[in-house]
Amino acid sequence: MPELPEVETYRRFINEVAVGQTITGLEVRDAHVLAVPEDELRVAVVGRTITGTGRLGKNCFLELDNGRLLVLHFGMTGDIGAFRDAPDAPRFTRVAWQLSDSGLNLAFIDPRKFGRIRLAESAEAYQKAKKLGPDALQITAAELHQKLSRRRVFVKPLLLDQSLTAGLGNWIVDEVLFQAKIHPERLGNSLSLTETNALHAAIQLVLKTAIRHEANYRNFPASFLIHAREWDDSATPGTDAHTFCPRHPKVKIEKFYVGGRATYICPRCQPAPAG
DNA sequence: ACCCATGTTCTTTG
DNA sequence: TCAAAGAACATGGG
Repeated sequence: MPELPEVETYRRFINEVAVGQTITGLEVRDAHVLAVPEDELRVAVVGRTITGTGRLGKNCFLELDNGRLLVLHFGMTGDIGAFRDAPDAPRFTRVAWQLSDSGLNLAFIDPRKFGRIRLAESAEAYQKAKKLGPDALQITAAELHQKLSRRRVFVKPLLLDQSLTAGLGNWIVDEVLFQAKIHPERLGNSLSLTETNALHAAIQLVLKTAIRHEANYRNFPASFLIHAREWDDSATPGTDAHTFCPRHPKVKIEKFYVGGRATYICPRCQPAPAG
């Protein structure tokens, strides 16, 4: 789940549940998700008050009252939750922070354990250290065109590259390319200014729509390609209506791999590059 | 039992 | 230096 819209949704949840409260305890159930030694993390956060939240791409920041940041990255299967008593902790809770006022614990949930918890001195320092580009909601059309036009690489892996712009993941890139009517194997430097502008508009549309629906895919507009992905079973059972293009009811969505990632397109909307 | 998976990072190969 | 492909990570779910 955790691409930019999910992480933004998690951030808002943390903002509701935890901001203004002091961290009174740290419970590490599985140190695998820690990118800093447990002792160091404990010293850094216990007794600190959470003063705010932030986000850059797929990274969520908890701002502490000493100016430092607790940074959460959710990997492929990470989630955030809250619980009152230990027996009620969500399944796959790996780390939990005890909050002072509400009696709640904030849970870092991650079945597959690709997520990571880190500390940073500032968002800027973290962005530099991790070589992250501008957030996908912040990048301008001109910036996007300039970055894409210098690369002779398929546009899909370029958009997935967090150093170009941060926050886009596999399904969002497919959705963006579908909305912009661009084939994922077009080369970055082959895109016209018009196409790059369409790409930029599609990024804004897809991200804002997803955030508005709190990343609940089933509620996305019928015009979205996401309903064609196999794991979306929102189509009527017993039919395969969801395997057709939203714009072309008779054209089947195609699945293939680009850069090793499952990729879905409408062959009518997104013509393959010549040659 | 086998295959697939929303992310990141490293290695290998050209 | 660049680009592409593959693997590794750890695990659940279909």
